[in-house]
Amino acid sequence: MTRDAHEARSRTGRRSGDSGSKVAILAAARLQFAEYGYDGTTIRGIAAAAGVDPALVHHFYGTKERLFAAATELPIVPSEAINAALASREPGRSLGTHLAYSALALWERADMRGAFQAMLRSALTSEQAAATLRDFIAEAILGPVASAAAGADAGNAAYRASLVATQMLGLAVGRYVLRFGPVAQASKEELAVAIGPAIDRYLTGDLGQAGRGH
Amino acid sequence: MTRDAHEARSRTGRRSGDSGSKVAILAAARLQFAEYGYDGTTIRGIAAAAGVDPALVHHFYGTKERLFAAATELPIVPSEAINAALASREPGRSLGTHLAYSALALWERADMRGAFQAMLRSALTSEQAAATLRDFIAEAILGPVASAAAGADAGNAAYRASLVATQMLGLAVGRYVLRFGPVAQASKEELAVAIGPAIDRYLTGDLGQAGRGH
DNA sequence: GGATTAATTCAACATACGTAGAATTCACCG
DNA sequence: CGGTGAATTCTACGTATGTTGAATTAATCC
Repeated sequence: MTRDAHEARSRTGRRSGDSGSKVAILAAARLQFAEYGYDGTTIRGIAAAAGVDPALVHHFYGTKERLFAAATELPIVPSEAINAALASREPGRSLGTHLAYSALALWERADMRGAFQAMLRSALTSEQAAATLRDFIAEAILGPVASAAAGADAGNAAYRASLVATQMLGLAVGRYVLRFGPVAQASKEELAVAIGPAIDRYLTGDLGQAGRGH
Repeated sequence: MTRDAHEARSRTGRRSGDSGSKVAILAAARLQFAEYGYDGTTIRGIAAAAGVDPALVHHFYGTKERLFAAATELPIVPSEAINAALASREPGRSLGTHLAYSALALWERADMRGAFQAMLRSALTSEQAAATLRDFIAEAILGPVASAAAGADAGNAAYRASLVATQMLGLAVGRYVLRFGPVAQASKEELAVAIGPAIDRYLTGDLGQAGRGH
């Protein structure tokens, strides 16, 4: 009927070729969850960033929670990565320093950074995300700790691990979330040698005479 | 007109006596900001907890941002508290240990805990709150660091301070926000002696040969 | 090439939120 | 004891959110 313009350009319907929308949505979700946390991220915002209708997000990923789960799914198995890292330690470098460096390197891998930051930022508002982070930390840190402190102070392994976790966590929050100056700008190597010894002490050192020995 | 029940109980209007609503609202706000962060907290939720109409919250505190500012206003001046803490150090106790203990004690003061946790949890979703936290940390930590490392390594004061901040921050997040086991249950004294030496090292120790001297 | 399936958008619903304005009741000052 | 101001609630507006269902178009299979 030549209504309006003579080329009606149907807006709806499937597009020609491979649009890559599903991947684009997941990428946008990673970015936004990392930047704004779970609550601060909106499906509409993700859809807009991916150049797509909000309903399509639903079509692919169902609910927002499932999208979050997909976005924070790590491309590696933490314990394997840690073990691989431990195996590659150069002689002359302490365990703590190596651990700190490996963690920093891991966090900055392009395919990890988004998922990791999303998890970190969301853990602080969503109890569900917090539980996931707790498990992740337990898996990632308790292993090395147990192997390092085995025999020496096995009864305190969990305590030692949690101390290591505070330092690593503080580093991550300070560097990536709060981004305060020097720590955000320093190189991985610089931070590793600065923090490593503290971690070594948590792993195997003397934790004070407060009488926590079993 | 004896419509319905014979006692119409005007719901609106001022109540008799001192209701304490204003204080109740602020207390509820502190609790909820601490528990859910800025975005996760709703004015309606605060009003419900305070047993009050949402509009009353507005009447007293204006906008949500102003309520947040009121709720996170610390009852002390950080730098003064730190200075007071520094002055009370017993001989035989390291600066780092004393600092860690003082911070823990400060965080657990009833009148601080709410405001502090609200700030901490909100800083991770709201950039505005993050900026406030950065300033707070700078004020609270840079002072002691500067005085401790004065002369010895003055050029690196900011770097050293930020390292201290990562450890303190990680401790706070692990203990109060994520609440993972051992660190959440340990006593202040226990944590102080465990973490103190690490902080001492950040303050005045050797940070590695990565060549950051000016 | 017709039927089926997947991709895509539109329009809409049901909630929830922050906020504003008007109305009502009490306290207090003269 | 009359009037001014503060406290309190009700109703409502505008907007944003997660989610759903129907409609439309392209790809794919037989």
